[in-house]
Amino acid sequence: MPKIVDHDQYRKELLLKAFDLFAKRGYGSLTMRQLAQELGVSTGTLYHYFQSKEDLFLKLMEELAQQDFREAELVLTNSGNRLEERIAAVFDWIEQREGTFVKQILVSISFYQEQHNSKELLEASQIINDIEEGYRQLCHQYLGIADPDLMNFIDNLIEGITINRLFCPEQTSWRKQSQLLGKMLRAYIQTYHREGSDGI
Amino acid sequence: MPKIVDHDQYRKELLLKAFDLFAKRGYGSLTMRQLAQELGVSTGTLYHYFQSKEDLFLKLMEELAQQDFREAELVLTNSGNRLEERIAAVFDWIEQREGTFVKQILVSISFYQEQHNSKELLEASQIINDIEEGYRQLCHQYLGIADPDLMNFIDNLIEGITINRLFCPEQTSWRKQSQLLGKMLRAYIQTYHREGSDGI
Amino acid sequence: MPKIVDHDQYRKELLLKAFDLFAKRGYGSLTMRQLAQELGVSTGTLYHYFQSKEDLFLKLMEELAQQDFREAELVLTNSGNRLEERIAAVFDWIEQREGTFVKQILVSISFYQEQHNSKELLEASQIINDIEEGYRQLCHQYLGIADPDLMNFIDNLIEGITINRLFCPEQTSWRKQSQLLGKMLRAYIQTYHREGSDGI
Amino acid sequence: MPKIVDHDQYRKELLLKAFDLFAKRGYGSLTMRQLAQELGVSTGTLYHYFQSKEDLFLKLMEELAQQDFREAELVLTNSGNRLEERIAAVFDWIEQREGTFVKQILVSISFYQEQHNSKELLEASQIINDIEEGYRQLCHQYLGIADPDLMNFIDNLIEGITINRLFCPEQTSWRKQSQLLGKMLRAYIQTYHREGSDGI
DNA sequence: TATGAATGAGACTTCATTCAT
DNA sequence: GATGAATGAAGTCTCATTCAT
Repeated sequence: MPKIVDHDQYRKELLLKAFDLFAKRGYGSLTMRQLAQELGVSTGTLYHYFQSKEDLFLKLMEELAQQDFREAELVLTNSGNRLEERIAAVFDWIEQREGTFVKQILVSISFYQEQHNSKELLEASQIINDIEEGYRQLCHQYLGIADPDLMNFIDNLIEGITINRLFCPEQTSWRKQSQLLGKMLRAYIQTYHREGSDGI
Repeated sequence: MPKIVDHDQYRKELLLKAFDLFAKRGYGSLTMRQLAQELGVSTGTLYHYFQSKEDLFLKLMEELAQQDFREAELVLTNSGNRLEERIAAVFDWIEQREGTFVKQILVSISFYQEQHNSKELLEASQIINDIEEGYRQLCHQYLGIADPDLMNFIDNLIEGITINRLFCPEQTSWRKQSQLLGKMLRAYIQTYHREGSDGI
Repeated sequence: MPKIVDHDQYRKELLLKAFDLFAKRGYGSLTMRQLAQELGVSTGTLYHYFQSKEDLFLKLMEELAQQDFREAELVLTNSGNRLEERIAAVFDWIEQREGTFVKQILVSISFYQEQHNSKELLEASQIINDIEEGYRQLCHQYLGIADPDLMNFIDNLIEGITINRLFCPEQTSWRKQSQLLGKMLRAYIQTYHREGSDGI
Repeated sequence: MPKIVDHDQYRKELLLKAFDLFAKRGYGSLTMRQLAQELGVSTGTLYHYFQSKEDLFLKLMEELAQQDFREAELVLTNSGNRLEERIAAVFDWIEQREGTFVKQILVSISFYQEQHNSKELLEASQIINDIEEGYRQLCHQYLGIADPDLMNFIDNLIEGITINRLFCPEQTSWRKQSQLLGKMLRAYIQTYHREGSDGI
């Protein structure tokens, strides 16, 4: 193998270890020195693999987005049964990844707010969109919901649950909200899309 | 006698002007020097009215929460009619205040991520809870929904819409989501709470 | 009485109250605001009576020096008996005023070190000399010692005891050192100034 | 590999150069920027080697105390003869180091007065005690004086001479005071400790 | 006179980044 | 490649002093 493979591999390893640290302290509060120390390398090494703190962060977000895509595909292979069950499956999966999901959003926002440079802001926005898109894709394909407003409705609900669980974790439960969504969807479909099965 | 100033009044004025700046730059990126400059005072004056940057920020959040409460009460006086109409009213109101609402959340998160000290974190969490609680109270009383899970469902949806409108404003519309929620709620109630009218 | 008397009287009162505060915190650490607050006046008032912090401090030192002179004269009226007794009397008196004496020296040094301006430094030096001179006068006249080197010897000892009691109060005792000095002086006089009585 | 630097060695060099500056301006008046500038490094470098201004200062005092100890031992190797000669030797040595000695005391006092925090005060006190102890040890062993009060007497005298030479250098002379002390000690010993030679 | 709000220079300290080794 | 010492701009906060009331 050429050397470049090891280089990229090592870079990914550094990024993955860096995620928890960013999530714990936020973009602005985590210093490059701390990062280097906790990663067991020198700051010089960090700057050998990444152009800047910002570059490192953006590459981290990209990596996470790709991971999300890959995982989403795996989940999609489990074909679903009834709508409620599929919803429960999606919610379960998100609940399991709740920590990561929340961290991604938090750290994205903290980064987003740190930027003044419009070019960077755009790039950051793009990355966050990619992440969202990953989940959207997952839900869309897996839940088999075609109506974009309905899809958006579910996205919003998931995003809101995630945020609220961050601030008041005892008030919101994935399971209950999932059950409620299931019942509401069924009622909604039966009322407004009587034509059959789950197609919407 | 000293220069005549209503200390508390002036403090509130400073806070309100500071809100937009915090929202635009985030907690960590807005420096006290910038803040002073944009507010047209000296840094010394800022520190005359607030013990620290953190104190200033926390007092700002408190002030906003109080404003929210006051406004919420005003809105509640408009008695509602059908459930969909009441939902639409609430969503309309939030949509109008969307800018403020989003900013509050963003800036809270950016502050939240800046803190390591657990005592401060607790205080910050408390403030954010207060804000959320204000909205919750509003929805609860105005929509007349008693079921806590259902109430929570709506909260989550609103929160999620808010966040998503921040990142991809063209994908989500308050009006459409509001209509969808109305229809789903009606279908849900008719299916599971047949006993009558809108009571849930 | 003309108004100026009250003015000066009030100034002296402020100064005397200020002494303890300066002694406790040092010249550099005591802020004008703290000083004003503890004195129960506004900073504006402080600046009405004194041109600057430095001026206030220098006026305080002058006032203390004058007090020292006055007290020294009072003590001198008690005529002494044997040399050891007169030494003990002087040491006793200084011991009683130890707190004040130490504070004067400390605060003078802390002020002295704060100054870069040579004019101020000179003035400060002058003031401290005045204080020292007060004690010197006292010892000279009261102990009846004419030999300048011997007088200087005693001055040095007193100054040294004062400083050492500041840093390690348990190692040095005024009484023991006074007794030792008495015995040494007697032995010294008997050996080198045999001519008679206590005259030296 | 990084720039090759003997961390501890370089730290000592910085400290030693810093001493004169602290002595000249006092603890409070010497700013880290000035210090850095005069030392020919950046403020960042200062903070690379020391945790804070206070840490830098305390480490400086420790370093000086250690130097004192080392030098004291060297002086002790010169065996003494008659008491007056040994006293003269000690005073000569101190006179030569007068500048340093005075600066140490001055700068310690200026630091001492800057502190309100009792923990720091304790630490500072400890360091100053160490310095004093160094000199005490020196005198004790070299002069061969066992009586603690007498030893303390000499300590006080030396400290007093040092301080007085700071404020009125023309009034006090190390030589004269040393001679006087020698004569007084001899007279005292002959009068009260007749048993023989110099043993006290 | 007396007040205390206002000022702004400057203090200590941090941190992304560079570069000699 | 890797290191970590070095940089210096910029952050938060303080404080002697002024001045409108």
